[in-house]
Amino acid sequence: MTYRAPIEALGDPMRRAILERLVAGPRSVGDIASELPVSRPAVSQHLRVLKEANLVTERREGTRRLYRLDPNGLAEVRTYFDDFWARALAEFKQAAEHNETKGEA
Amino acid sequence: MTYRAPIEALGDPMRRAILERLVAGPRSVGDIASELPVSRPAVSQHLRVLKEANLVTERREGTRRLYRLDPNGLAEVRTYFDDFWARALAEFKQAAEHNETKGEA
DNA sequence: TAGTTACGTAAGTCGTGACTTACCGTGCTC
DNA sequence: GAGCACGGTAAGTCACGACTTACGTAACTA
Repeated sequence: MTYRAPIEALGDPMRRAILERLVAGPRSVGDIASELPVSRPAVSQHLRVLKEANLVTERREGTRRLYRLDPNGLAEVRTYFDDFWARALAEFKQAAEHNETKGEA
Repeated sequence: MTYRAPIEALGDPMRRAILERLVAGPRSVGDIASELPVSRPAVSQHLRVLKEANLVTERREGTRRLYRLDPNGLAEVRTYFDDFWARALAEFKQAAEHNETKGEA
């Protein structure tokens, strides 16, 4: 299973809609598809992408497959963004102080 | 300027590369483009998208335009993701407790 | 075993978006 | 004012990805 960056998987609105429906607990493919304006195969393909990004895991149960959120992908996004946020914040503060010194606000 | 969801703007690798180069402070378009494997107009177009997502702001300085990170878009992504993370975490805990009760691990 | 349910996958279509080059406007500089 | 840097925009190309339908497969059920 080829890796895929979680943050890129999150770029698609339909995939975010799918993830939203998994946040309350595991769901089957057809169950999810019934709430979305796309076909079941489309949902299935999205779930594969989400799986490649470690954003969901799959568990077979009889003839159904239950998908649920995977903390790994979520943590990866959180780490990336927290780091980015921290660095950006540092720059903002520095810029603000610099402007104060120059009396620009 | 039509709005655009920040998290969708973050989906593109080149745009993330651009943001990475803005994290240390304001930069001009040509300056950014010189470090990236794409043309200057391409960078310009990406910056427009980022601006529509409130991820960057623009300040004119002579003939140049200095772009810098915009806290608004960043905060929006952070809010969205923090909320999502919190809900997911709650579900994980609940599932873990449920499994303990059932002795499944 | 035959039928049904639930999914995944293959194959093909179609729109979109990430590029390119060419061009135009704007603001310094000599 | 002429020339030059800087960058936004237009127009066109091209690949990719988000869909669809059709089909194949695995697992319950009667």
